[in-house]
Amino acid sequence: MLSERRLQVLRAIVQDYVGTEEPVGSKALTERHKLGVSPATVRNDMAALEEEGYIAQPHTSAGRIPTDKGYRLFVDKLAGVKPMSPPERRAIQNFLEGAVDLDDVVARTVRLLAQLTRQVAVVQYPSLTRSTVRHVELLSLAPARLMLVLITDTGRVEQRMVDCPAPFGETSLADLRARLNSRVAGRRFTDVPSLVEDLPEAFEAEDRGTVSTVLSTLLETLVEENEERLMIGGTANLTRFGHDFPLTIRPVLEALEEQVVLLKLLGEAKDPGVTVRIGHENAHEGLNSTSVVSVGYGSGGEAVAKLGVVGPTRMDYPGTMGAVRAVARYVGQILAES
Amino acid sequence: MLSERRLQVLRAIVQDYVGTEEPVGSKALTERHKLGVSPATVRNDMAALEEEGYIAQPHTSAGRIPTDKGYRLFVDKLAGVKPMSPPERRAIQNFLEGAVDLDDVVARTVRLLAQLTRQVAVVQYPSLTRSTVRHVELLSLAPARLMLVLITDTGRVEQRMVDCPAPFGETSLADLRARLNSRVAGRRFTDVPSLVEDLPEAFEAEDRGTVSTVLSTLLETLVEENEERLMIGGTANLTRFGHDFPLTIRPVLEALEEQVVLLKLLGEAKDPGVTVRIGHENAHEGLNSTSVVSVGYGSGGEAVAKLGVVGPTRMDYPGTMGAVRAVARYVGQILAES
DNA sequence: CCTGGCACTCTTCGCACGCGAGTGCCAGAC
DNA sequence: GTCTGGCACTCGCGTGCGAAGAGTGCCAGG
Repeated sequence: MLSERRLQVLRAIVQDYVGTEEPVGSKALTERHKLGVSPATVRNDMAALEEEGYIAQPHTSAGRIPTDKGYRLFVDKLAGVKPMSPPERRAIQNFLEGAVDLDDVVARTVRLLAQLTRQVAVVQYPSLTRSTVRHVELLSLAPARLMLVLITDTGRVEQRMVDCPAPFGETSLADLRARLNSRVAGRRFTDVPSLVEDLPEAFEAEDRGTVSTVLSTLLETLVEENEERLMIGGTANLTRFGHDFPLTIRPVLEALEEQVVLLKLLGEAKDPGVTVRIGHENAHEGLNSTSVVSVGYGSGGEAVAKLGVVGPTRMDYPGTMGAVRAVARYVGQILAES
Repeated sequence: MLSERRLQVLRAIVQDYVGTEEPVGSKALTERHKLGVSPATVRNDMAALEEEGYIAQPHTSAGRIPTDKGYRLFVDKLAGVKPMSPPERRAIQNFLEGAVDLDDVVARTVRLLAQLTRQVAVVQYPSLTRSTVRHVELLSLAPARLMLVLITDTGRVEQRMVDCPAPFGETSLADLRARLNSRVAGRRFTDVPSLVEDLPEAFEAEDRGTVSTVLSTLLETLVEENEERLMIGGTANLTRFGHDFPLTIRPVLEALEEQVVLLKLLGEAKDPGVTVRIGHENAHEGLNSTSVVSVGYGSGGEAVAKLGVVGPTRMDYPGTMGAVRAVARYVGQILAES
């Protein structure tokens, strides 16, 4: 077990390294932090910390830098979440309130996060599966061709073409539309399947095929989680990554383009609060030198999607976590209002 | 006026520089290209070309590199568009044909362009203004609240909330829906305003306010060009930019995030064929060291949107132009089919 | 008008050197 | 026991110099 002072030393190392981006030595540490002990003592502590794997030296005879394990300890035990200042909160709220539709909310959120954290921001569109149905619309485009439009409580709209096995009259269409909406409007997506399964029985034999087709298309749309979209911003902040630039940045850019990877990344974070994944804790190889700070957000009490930032492991964790948490909170509010 | 041989020399310089990424000298030129003259002669020609501003030397005694003006001459006079090979064409077609909806078409196009050109790809979503209306749908969400859904021939869907000045009955709603569609379905966006202006007159006085509101929302949606979206991909290719990395790449990343800038950039290219904007020809400062190759594409004969790539001025123009042109052509086909 | 030769300019690279930051360890003080 | 000050050692990094190489400009001759 590490003594209290050694933890202080680790904290000081993390803070200094994050600030200066340079390996930090024992002397500099005692000068910048009031540890009340001499450099020699700190050296001993550092040796112990290195032994335990919390810090490392990039080259022999250089200062120490924190390892992933060191950052982990820092995040878990040594640092809290730094709350946003009231003016910042107000700025966030004002900026988000100007949004006119869902796309705009997401776009603004991305910009905001990128600006606040000076890192790459990732915002997932509110997920379909956990939200509720506001309305289902059916349009007849051709005698045997329908368009199914699904509108969610978060303002998202999904549309699908439906090719009917047989022509479908306007009357039947209106009937189906009415029955469908009376059953599913306001219900959660997960409840929909059981609510509509007996619907074909209410129709004439000739229309049942079409009704079934429409229903299965609707259910497909509901479960189609891979359709989840996300928006990315602040990639220019990648240039602040470090000196050994091209090698570091390339895999990150590649990973960011793989939306699947990002979605998985966000999805893995199960914690209800702010989740931090540091360096090699990220499954994707290209992100091994980055940390991901993410959190769920939602219009009600429940989270319907995630947002977060991707940055170098050498980042200001308390500040970043505070910003991510605050933005998530306000986005949730905005979504609930609209 | 430049003699024929001097143009050949310029062409050789551009080709070599694009290939090697290094300033090219007179000796290397005569070795790699069969110019039939000695290095000394080439040196004289180079001096003349430099005098005219087509090439420059980065340092006093180093080889020459083309200037923006040099590339311009190369593109205009010295190089054609390199057509894609049949296998490449087939690959493009196959890849695009797998798309399931508009989003997917655009996403695939971006990936494809980025891969083919190894540069950053930008694809604009088919513009609303030039396409036609497939269907307009009105949904009643609350007594005095409607949702307007507009479906275009390119498969795009736009929705807007409408707050009515007075409650609007189901019967009136159905009436409005029917009248609206019979007038505008299949018509071009630009024709819609004149087609609906007298519509309120057909309704009872109490409903006219709502009808007008719906119509103006519809018209707003139609003209809202700034809502034009685009998709970007292949940013990882920015790492191939050059050695003087961080300085070059940062403004480019920033410019790419400003969708407005990109839209303006694409919009400026009026040429019906492939347009090339080289270095400082780009209005945006951050893109002064890049070239933009763009072209319009569309489902019918007419272009409804643009696509293109952004890369270093030192790029393979004939190949890039060929790829951009081919992709645009096939995307147009796919859109026409669906 | 083209060519070969020649002198000149600069950049780049390798190498040796010294400086400074940082470390590890040890003996002594509290 | 724990902390401290001192000391010798290791390296990375910046600097300066010299040689090499590439490329140029110019000139005289074919």
